[in-house]
Amino acid sequence: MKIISWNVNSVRARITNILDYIQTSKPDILLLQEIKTQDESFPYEDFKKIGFESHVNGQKSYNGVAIISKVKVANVKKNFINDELKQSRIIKGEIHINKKKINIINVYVPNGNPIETEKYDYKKKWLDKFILNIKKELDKNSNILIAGDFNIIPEENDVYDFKRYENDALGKLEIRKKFRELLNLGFKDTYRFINKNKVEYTFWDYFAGSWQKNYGMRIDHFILSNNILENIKSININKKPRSKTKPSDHTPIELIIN
DNA sequence: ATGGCTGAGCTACTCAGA
Repeated sequence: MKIISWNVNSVRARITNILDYIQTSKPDILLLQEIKTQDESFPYEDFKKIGFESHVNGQKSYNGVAIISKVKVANVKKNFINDELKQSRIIKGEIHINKKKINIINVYVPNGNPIETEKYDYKKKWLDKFILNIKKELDKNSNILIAGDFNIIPEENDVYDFKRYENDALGKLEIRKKFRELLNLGFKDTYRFINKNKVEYTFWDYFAGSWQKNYGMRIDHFILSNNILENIKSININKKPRSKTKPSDHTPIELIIN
């Protein structure tokens, strides 16, 4: 089974790129973030035509997440945490891989910049609630796959110039510690688990030629609970979509799990 | 080294992103 996570930066502005990408990359499940549209204007039909059902937690203009799937997704929930700002940042569902029931949690973690504002506090509180609820979730089902845009640079080699991000909401130690706290519940950052020292990114700014200069960062992640690690076949950051015309600023990360 | 891109909503310009 191929599961892909991609922050598309607007599903409607990107629909052609997304459909082209599905044709070549052939996911079974596509987890989207920043769809930037409410449920009623989501392009359900475009995905239905090519055999995918869509589960959407949308929001006007900002945020929004969706699960696009060829396989049946059960028990879809949009209220995994109580979001104080009522932003649409999580969608959860259940799938089966072999005989394991796996909870899939698709997240778009708040950015948190600038750090001296309430936006940073919102990110910290959001992560605290998320970690607490994941802890509770583990008591019910220990097969958990969390994927999405975490807006967290896990380690210094996950960004082109760490010095520029050590006081940023994506790179601050306080935030990276929360990421470690999540992993310490019994998860692995799958990309780093498979690739011990490889330097690759999932995001490049639109401006200042960041893509051309490879000024990027690795902030999109697959976080898998320890007892499904044995099911991993491969994980790959696919840079192609970032090189296309009208690209998202993020590129997809692709997991094959059996 | 910040916001020089980009998108949404709306129709001039702000907000948000990371």
